[in-house]
Amino acid sequence: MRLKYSVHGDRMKSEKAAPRTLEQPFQGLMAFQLRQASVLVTADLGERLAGLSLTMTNLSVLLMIQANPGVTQTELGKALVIQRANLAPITATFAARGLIKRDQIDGRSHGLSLTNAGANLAERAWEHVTANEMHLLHRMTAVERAAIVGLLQSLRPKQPGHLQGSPL
Amino acid sequence: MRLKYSVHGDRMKSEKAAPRTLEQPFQGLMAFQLRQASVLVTADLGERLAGLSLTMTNLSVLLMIQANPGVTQTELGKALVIQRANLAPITATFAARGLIKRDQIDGRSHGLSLTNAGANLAERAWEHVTANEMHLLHRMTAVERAAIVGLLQSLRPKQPGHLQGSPL
DNA sequence: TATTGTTATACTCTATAACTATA
DNA sequence: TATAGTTATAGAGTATAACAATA
Repeated sequence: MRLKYSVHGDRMKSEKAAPRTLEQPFQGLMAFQLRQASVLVTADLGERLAGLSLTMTNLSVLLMIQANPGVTQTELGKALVIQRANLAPITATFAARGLIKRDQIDGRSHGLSLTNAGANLAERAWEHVTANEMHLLHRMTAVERAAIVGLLQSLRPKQPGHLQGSPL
Repeated sequence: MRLKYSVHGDRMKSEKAAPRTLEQPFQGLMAFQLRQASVLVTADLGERLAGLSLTMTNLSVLLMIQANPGVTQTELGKALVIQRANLAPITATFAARGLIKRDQIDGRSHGLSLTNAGANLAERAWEHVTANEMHLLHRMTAVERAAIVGLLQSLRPKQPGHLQGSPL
């Protein structure tokens, strides 16, 4: 059994009990809570997706192609705030895995769309996404969830191009 | 100078004038909103802190030392979910910058605390943190903010050691 | 034998620059 | 001259393994 507190003077060398409970000065900050919650959700979903050989960034690209067939990489990069240079290896891997096909638009750009295999994978991944939502958010009511989503959305700036990193 | 729209009317092939608005199939998901909001807050705060030569991970370490003088690196690592191995270069840099001092506890561990320079830097950094809160969250009322913080806190699992990454 | 701090290393994600081939 | 895609590379951040000194 572990003590929650320790008397400073007589710490027993033989017992490793009572590890100090540290102050966390940024506990009340929105930025901190946001990041903690994001890390938590991300870790859970990331584990689920690893079984499909997908990262969350990869999945966001896959789902965007599914929802916007014929999209180009440049368009994808702008929407997901991923550099063109970093998108290239992602789509190359998808193509190598037979998940997407590229249809020539003109001499330099292609329209991307899912193959059947890609659509199947997206469907299985989507089940993980919804499972993740259920698993992590079951403590909230639907109304609370909607309120938070709405409020978080209001944080986003109107002018694009300000975000860093990928959205999912 | 570049026009936002084409006055010359008809282009033959791909119109750059009307960039396609892409569907974003995960807009309504909590995981997505959380990550987007976190990235947004993180980017804003990161820019503010760069002027102090601090990353957010660095700052979380600095603030934890300030709030818990005499803390060891192992304790810090557990509280902030940072590997001991990754904490070493952070504290080494802090010591080299004269921000912290290390007092020998026993032959192998030191208690960390801020120097005056460290406390001054922490104070300036804290102003950036609160400025970041104000700047990004001014669209919410205090009541809404508190509600969100409380709800986000309820997401956190009771057993520790489950988180990945650093909290701020 | 376990713990503290450290070094070395690898892997992921992201940013920048530069190249190619088109337009 | 500008754009689409690509390649190469550098920088963070984080993970594991191993080591020396100490408990």
